[in-house]
Amino acid sequence: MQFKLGPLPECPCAATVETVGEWWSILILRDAMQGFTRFEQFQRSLGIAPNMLARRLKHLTDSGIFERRLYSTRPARHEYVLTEKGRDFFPVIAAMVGWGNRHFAKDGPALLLADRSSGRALDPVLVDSASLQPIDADTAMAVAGPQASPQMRERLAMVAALRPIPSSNG
Amino acid sequence: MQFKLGPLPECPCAATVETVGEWWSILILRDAMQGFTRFEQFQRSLGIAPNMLARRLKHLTDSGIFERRLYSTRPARHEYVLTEKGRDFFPVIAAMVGWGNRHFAKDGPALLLADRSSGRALDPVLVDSASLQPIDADTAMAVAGPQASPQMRERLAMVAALRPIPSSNG
DNA sequence: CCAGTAACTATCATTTTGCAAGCGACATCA
DNA sequence: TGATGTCGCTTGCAAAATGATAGTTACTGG
Repeated sequence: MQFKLGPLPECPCAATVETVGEWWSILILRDAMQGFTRFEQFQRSLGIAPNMLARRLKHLTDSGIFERRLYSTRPARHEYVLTEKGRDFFPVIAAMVGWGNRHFAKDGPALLLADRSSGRALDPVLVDSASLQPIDADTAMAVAGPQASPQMRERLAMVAALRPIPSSNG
Repeated sequence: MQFKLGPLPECPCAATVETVGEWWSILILRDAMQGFTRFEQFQRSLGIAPNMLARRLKHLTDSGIFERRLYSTRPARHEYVLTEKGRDFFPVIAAMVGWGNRHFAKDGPALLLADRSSGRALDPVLVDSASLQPIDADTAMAVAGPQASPQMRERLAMVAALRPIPSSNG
């Protein structure tokens, strides 16, 4: 599956995967969220080969997740600063941290999230912004949005038939 | 970066990426969350080559995300059912759907999440379970957990120096 | 017997990854 | 005036992963 930067898929999840769905991209973003901005910082932190890092940073920059900013003119040097779009990816990283801690950290986590000003540990959960009720696989479903294509609507009708709504006689 | 199913990295985010961080795995999980269970369903839905699908399903099954369950003995047939660990991955998918909709669906989303019983649209946000305050890149930080290794602690101390806490004279 | 379905496996070309080395532009030191 | 170091890459190439196509096994139903 190549990364074409062409028309993105209709499904928002597939569009996200197409943009950041490579092994290293997530880890680069994880480090960027912590304040890393420079080529050499990412390289040392991740142990990634420089050509791979250059490719990933270019892809993420072309995707509008990083802004390539000149920080020194005399030796021309650039740093990679997260855009608003890039910073907004944080919930995905945090959800991954939460899942990783719940399922892999049997003896307690090695890393967790905390509030930057109070230092209090944070327990990330995904909720609906209006009701503040947790969103999970059993209570949520995918439905067609206003811009859904006929194929998307057909597909969603098909998957709705797979899992009838509970407490209804279907 | 190969997927070894050996000792997972200490960082929960890296452990998550190592487990599900391949292009197709996320999309397979997306479909599984919607009720897909069979090889042929995934294959038709994704347009994935059968050998690739077999490899991914094997990896996800070995990782404890799917359970391979016999649903017919006479022609021996198996289906892939999400485990508790697999279903718990839903917030990551939902966070990706939210990010994709916010940044790629300019004319309105093609797909969104809704409550299965009420049908009301859901707006996924990541919050702290105790305070119910949103978690974002500016207000959250990574800190060492009880099981952090000395290297992890050193690294986190280093990144903390990169981004001094706001409203403090550093 | 023939067609069809489900879940694969085998083969092999293409694509991606990643190691090692080198490069260009400058800064710093002797 | 070199000599060395830093930073941000690029190039070349081998190894690994991906993915298209075809084939297999084991049945069911007519």
